Amino acid sequence: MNQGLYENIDVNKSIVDMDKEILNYWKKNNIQDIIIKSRRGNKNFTFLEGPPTANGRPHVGHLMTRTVKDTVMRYKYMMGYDILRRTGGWDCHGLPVELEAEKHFGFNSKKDIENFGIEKFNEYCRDSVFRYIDEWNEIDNLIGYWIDEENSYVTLRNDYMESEWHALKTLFDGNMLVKNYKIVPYCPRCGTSLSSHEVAQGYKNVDDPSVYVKFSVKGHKNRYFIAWTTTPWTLQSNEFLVVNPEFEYSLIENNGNEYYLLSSVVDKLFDDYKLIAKFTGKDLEGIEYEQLMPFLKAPENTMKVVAGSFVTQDDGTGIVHAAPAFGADDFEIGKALKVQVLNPVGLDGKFNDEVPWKGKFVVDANSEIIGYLKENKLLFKSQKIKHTYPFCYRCGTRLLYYPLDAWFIMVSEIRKLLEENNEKINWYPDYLKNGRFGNFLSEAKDWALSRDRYWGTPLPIWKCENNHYIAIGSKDDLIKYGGNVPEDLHRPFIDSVKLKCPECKGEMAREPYVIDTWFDSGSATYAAMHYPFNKDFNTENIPVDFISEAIDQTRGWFYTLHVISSLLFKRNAYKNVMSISFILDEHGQKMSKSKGNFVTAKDFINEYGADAARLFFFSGAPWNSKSIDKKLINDTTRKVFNTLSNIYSFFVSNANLDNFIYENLERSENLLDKWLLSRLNSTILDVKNNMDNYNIHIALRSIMDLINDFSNYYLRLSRKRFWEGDLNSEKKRAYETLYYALINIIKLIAPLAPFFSDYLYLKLSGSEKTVHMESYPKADEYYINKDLENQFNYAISIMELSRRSRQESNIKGRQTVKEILIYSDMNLSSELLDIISPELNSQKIKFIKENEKPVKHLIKPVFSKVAPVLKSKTNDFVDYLNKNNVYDELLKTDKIKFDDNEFGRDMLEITEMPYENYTYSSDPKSRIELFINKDIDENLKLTGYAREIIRRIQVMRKDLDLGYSDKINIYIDSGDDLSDAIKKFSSMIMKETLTDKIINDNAKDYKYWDIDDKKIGIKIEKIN
RNA sequence: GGGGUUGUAGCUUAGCUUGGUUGGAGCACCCGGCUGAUAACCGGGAGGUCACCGGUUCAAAUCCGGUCAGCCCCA
Repeated sequence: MNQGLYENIDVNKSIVDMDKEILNYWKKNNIQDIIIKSRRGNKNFTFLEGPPTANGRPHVGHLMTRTVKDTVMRYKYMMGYDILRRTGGWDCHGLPVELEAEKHFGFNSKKDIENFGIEKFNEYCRDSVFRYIDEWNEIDNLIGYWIDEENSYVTLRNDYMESEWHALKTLFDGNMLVKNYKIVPYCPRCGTSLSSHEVAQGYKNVDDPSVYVKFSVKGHKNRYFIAWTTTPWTLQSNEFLVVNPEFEYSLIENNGNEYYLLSSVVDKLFDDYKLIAKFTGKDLEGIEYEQLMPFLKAPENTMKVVAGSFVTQDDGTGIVHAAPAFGADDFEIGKALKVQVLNPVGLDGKFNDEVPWKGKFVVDANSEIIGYLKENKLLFKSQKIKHTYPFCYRCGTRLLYYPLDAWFIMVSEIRKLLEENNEKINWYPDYLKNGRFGNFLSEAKDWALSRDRYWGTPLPIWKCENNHYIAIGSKDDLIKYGGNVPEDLHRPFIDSVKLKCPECKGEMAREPYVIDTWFDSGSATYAAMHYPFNKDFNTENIPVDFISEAIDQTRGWFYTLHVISSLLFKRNAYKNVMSISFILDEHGQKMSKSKGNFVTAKDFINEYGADAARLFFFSGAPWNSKSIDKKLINDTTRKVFNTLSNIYSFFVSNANLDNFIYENLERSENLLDKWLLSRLNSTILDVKNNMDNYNIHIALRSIMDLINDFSNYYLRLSRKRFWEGDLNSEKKRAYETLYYALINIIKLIAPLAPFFSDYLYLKLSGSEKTVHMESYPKADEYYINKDLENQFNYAISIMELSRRSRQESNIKGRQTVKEILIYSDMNLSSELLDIISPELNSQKIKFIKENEKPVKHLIKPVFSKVAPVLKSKTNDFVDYLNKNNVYDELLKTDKIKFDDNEFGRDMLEITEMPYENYTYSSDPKSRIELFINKDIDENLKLTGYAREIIRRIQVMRKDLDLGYSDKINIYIDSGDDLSDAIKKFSSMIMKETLTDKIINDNAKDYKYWDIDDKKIGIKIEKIN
């Protein structure tokens, strides 16, 4: 507890400086360690860091995800949890890393790498992975990200890979990891397949041939199917034509030939034709045709029409040429019909000698192939088309969809389990669950795991000459099967490990692949803990409680974690997941290095400060993208930090004068105190609820609302309580309430603004620890009084109406008025009225009934309703209403009688006209009407002047930098009106301004002021 | 091409689940006021086809269908 006075703060201190001061304090005092130790053994909250690759620099987006994670963890700490697995993690393998290395060495092909040596190549990769790790760590440090960097998991470590091996062996043994011959996107230059997200990076717009080809129907001379393709080089491998069974096709006749094609495109291809018949796609199924080109021997059961729902109406003729060697859909058809694949193209992307265009790169053979078709009258039409096509995103080579041997994880077989497990996950935002993520699960594809590359976790599968396969699940397994354990499990060392086949005793060599790096990161749930070799960890700790990353991880890391956990443990990997959107530049543009609008994390923090950055990230839902908005950042900062600083500063300067030191919160009977405590506790309830549900941005908003009420209403209305009299119990209660509310707000906002909150906390509490050691505030329902909060809202409305009225009539707030009349459904307690009456500044405040309003009521008939009844007497009625006071009658009986008729309110239009000497304003929401009597008599006028004079003197005191308790003498030079005011209210003036004597003298250096166009000279003098 | 999401004032946004008086804030702008915690604050003004079209309904920013645009994911 504080021994002496509270320490003042410099309210103008920059938030960046404050950050630094606190950061040093934390470091110096090992605050992080102390907190972690203090929570050890408590109930658990498990976290998992998504591993970035540290070979790029951290940017604002990384800053944001880390902020979210840190805020959640700080909150959980304050809720008393022991947070498990709060370590960092680094993703180390993969093609992007190899790319950097190739670029560095100037390599162009796998051959270059192999000539150079895999060992040296991988060594470079290993080093380059951590190129920017210092900057990452620095950023984490700067934003106060309390993560355990020392124990970070690293996917390139033997332990980590060994766990993956164990998992892969489990899958292999369960027939879930299988070798398959499949169509994969393949770069003929790099000699490897690419993952789908790699492919997505390389789409380009290109001009390609667009050819319509005639397939001759068997047994019908001059009858053809017209098929369309943009890849003529695949035509010699055609084995099927595919139609959509749902669509309508036509058979037409033109120039003596007959053609089948989609009905809806007939008019596009033919000007003049005769319709012969119409069919559904289903009708066409099974029709056989002649092989288009005779170079490759047609396998059995091919050259016929089959059905496929993937055929669309958008391009072509609704008849798709299928070459199982070069298309995923095509391949599936071939596989379903168990036919042999026709593939005359080598791994280098060039034709072999089975076809006339041997040795040519496939795309370069297009024109030759089109020429052949023309010659043989198989071409219907040929043109060019612009479309997008994938290229290798690193070397620019056109990708081929190519059939290759690859190892697949049979994800499609557990789709149902994936969906069931997804049901158990809380998604933030929730629409991802059944949207982007759920949709992806429902059509989960088999995972092409193997990569024909160098820098990655080696696929732990060995094969002997007799095609027996085994999977290795640990280092021990290597020995068990007659091998040795290399010091480094990476290639090339692992490649030289030969095993002995348990079946035929032959020598086994490793399948030469590494695995997709996404399997690495997706294994973090267990591999980071070296499961199952580490006996201290078991799968009971899966799922983890919380993960959060950027939105692009929805089908990346979130997906691979989910798939792997479902495969291995049959359960979900995480319970709560928050997807975070992107930070855009100030113009709402996506940041990118090439555009030059890329903002690094470091620059951002240095400019705004960590806490300001943090609040900015929560200025809207984290899952909506937001633009960097300098004004918004500064505004939020000011609103929160400046206001709290000022509240603190107010407290300190007064408490120190009164020698007040907080001990505990005694029960206060003061209405303002009760209100603030009610507001505080309601807010705590609300904030906690939102924090528990990961609605951090909503929690922030309600804290900001509270801060606003605290400063603008509680403090403003309470000020007099702190300034008057000795430290009596009433004043003590005020201090206690102020202190209590302030320190609780600081705790509430601590997870969101850890630096600033600790800065104030340390000064306010005198503690030598940190706010982050504290328990998060718990609402005390005893203090919550919704009725009182409503009353205050009502009172606030009255204050606002009064201000509005004064403004409209040009009556200053400092001018006391004679009377304020308030008409409303609610009643203000006299206690509350006392509290706001200084703001209203009126001699008399009265709540009135409807018939007491200072208004004339003008009553007119609603002509559309009254005229049909009264007809020619309508105007007499108008006269009657004008000349008689019928309003009282209406109030009493709710109707007006006239000439044997009765008219209710619905037939009358009532307008209220305030009397000339009253202002009028109303608030439709609270349904309050407020009237101010504008008559200002001489006495009131003089009071007003007196107050104006007091205000000028106060300003002068401040300009002279006088202390709160310094006494002064005043010299005045003024005209009659103001002199009268000074005479009449001298005691008030003297009391308010701590004046001993008012001297009417000819002093020099007067400062002259204008009050209501009247001049007054004032000089003040400090008494020593 | 498919899926998802967003679209509210010049800017940042709340409200949409569960339809209901006149769509609520903040910033910036203009006018006025207050100020011994205040580089702060308060009041007022101006600023909205709630992206567009259609439907359901007594009533639509809100529900339904479609269109457009941005963004994301996938092909």
